[in-house]
Amino acid sequence: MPHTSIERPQDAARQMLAEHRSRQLLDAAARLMEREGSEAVSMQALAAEAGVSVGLIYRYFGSKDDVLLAVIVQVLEAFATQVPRAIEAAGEDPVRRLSAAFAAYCTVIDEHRHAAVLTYRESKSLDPAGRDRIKRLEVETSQPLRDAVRSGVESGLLRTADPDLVAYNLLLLAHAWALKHWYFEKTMTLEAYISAQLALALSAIVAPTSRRRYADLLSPS
Amino acid sequence: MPHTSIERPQDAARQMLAEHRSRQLLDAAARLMEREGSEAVSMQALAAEAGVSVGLIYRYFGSKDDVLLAVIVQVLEAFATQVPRAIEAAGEDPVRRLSAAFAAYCTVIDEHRHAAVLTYRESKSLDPAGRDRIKRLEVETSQPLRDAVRSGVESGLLRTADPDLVAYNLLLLAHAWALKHWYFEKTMTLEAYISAQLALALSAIVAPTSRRRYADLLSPS
DNA sequence: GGACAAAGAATGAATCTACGTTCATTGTCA
DNA sequence: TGACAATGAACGTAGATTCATTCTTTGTCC
Repeated sequence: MPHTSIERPQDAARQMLAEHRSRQLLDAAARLMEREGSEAVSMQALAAEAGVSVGLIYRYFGSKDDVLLAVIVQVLEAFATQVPRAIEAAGEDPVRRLSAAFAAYCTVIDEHRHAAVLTYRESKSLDPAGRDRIKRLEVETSQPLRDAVRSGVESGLLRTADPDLVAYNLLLLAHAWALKHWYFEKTMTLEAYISAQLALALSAIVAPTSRRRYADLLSPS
Repeated sequence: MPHTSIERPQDAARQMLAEHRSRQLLDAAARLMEREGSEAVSMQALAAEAGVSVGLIYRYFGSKDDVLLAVIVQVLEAFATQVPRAIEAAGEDPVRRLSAAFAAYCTVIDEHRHAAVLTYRESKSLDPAGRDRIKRLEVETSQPLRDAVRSGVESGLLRTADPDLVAYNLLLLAHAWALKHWYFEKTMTLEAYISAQLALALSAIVAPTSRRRYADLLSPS
């Protein structure tokens, strides 16, 4: 049926433009938040930062909510791609995989520090539907962490009463790097934060018999 | 010098009224946040909820910032009184004291769930001075937790490379009960949350030789 | 190839709305 | 009657949204 699915080249071009604009605007939002804080993102400021007119934003986003939602979703998508990749690269050992996953979480957070905080603003902006979407995505993107803990437990290397709680705590600690950056930055770099938190978390759950094997993770230099 | 400190009964009455109004308004703010979320607190809504006029608020608070600041300070003051009391009541054992402190933190958070979240809104509302004050207070009120961990370490019952990090993490986990209530409430009560988190945190730091002694804390029923 | 439409992209001043704040007025004791 | 408490309509402003207009690209016909 060639008629029902005509591939018009204009459409492709249009979609390309739409994607370009979208990226352009989200990048501008990120820069703005980085420089002036996340509450400084007004539509006029965003337009100025992106070098476009206010009206144009509304061609590509339905509302300010939509823009903020997209910023948050972008972060969550970064989790969805970066974390599995890091796990993959960490080899077979479940504990190493878990460690890599946590490190990846923290790194993504660090790269989107201000955007990450957006999630915690129970703003009027985000309508219930959008908020639910974010919550769902957040739970979904924490799945790798959960899986890693579970498989560590199954293999007998880890030992814990509540794997899901362990996983969620790690997620929280990654977020905390953004939320409490003013506190942690006084005494730690990102790398130090990652290894300190990891050492602490692992020492709660590494099985006694495997402690020697992970000595490097359990007592960071 | 009777002249420099005349005790006029009117002044006492006035101060009493001021305190009453202040409490009335902060209570209304709490109710409003509870019912409609913390972003629904406009001056007009607050006035309506408290059953007073908008103008009156400005007789007792300089600005909206002041009101929000007062709400937050109220929570921090609840920490400052409740936590030491709980520690006191827990006896001599450093680990029991630490546990009691954490439980108290969580309980206070639970009682002021929506107000607690306010701290995380890097709102334009709170000016830098107010924000600094909050940060300072927050660090101050976490001192008992730090002290408890430290004395646990000193007595040899606990073992950790970074007591301050342990203490701050516990504070974070208490906050998390408010921040991520939508997640935790699906599977836990406050009591379950407290003992699960405590079990996890303690199993990372209780010295091997003391594990049996705290078996009840380490594996909650 | 050049003139001429549409269609779509982009603009930005004007509009609309939601508050925070003020203050002229009214109420209430002592 | 004066001092203080309280009111709430009116004001000011920031910022989200709209839309009439202009610019640009694409397609069409001679």
